[in-house]
Amino acid sequence: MRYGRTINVTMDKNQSCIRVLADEVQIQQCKENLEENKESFGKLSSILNLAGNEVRLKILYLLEQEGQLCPCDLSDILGMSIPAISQHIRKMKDRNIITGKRSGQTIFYAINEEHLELLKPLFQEITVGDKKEMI
Amino acid sequence: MRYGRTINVTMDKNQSCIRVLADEVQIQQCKENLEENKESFGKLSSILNLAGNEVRLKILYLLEQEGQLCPCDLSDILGMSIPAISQHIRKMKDRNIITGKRSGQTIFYAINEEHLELLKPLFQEITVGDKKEMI
DNA sequence: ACTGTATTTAAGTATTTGCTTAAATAATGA
DNA sequence: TCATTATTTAAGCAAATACTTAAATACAGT
Repeated sequence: MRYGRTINVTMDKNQSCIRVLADEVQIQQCKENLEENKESFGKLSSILNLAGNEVRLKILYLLEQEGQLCPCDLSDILGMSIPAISQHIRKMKDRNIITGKRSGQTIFYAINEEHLELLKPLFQEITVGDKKEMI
Repeated sequence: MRYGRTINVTMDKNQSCIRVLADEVQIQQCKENLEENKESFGKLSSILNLAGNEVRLKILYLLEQEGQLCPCDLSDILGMSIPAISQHIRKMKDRNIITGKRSGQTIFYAINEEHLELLKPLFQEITVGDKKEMI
């Protein structure tokens, strides 16, 4: 099914509104803008989707604060089962947000440099609260 | 079921690792840090969760760029059904990310000021790509 | 009051998510 | 080699998500 204003309205029953006030040029420009940045939207939304889960947000925050942590530590800190943590880690590893370094039996995970720039401002939203209490 | 290192290991079969190397102090501090910022994590993750959907990210991006848009416009631009758009809008309205102003039959939605600060840096991730093409 | 337009809401559904438990891998040390 | 520890993977399942279609609501103009 198609959506959006069409020249040939009779061709398909257009579900969209037919507001006269609609700015066709504006709408066309928006479409083009989205199309141009198609890839960016995919990438960004997938990262935000990962960070948009409270457990994963906490994991990312902790990794940023502590530098690196193992699934075992995270399980302790978050009070969750190791498999649950491991599956969250896998998602972030798969989308290249974090990387693990093995040290014996333990695997230490850390945030990939390239994503810190995007994530740091988000963490500040959290840490800002700390400062308020410290004053 | 409980997780995490315990003093009385015999009391419950502790699923957590029992690594000697674990830094108990570090872990305790992390726990406290999370507890202190409990509310922030909830709020932030719920916003990121909304932005972590490609359709909603695009809606937010468009609202920021254009100032305000109606469901009808968004339906056109994104090529999606009006109810689909409306339901995304509802979620964001419910969590106070956007607000609607009625003008006749049309309702124009815009991002709430208080959230722009958090969202703008994210949008830059997208717009940065534009500049590259303009040079 | 009636018609048409813009939007929302409701109900139904296929897919995804995030946990659980149990089993599989991988590395260490006796 | 065998037992222990750390982590991952697999299978199962309840809940959440994101769409669909159809119906309801709200407003405007005649």
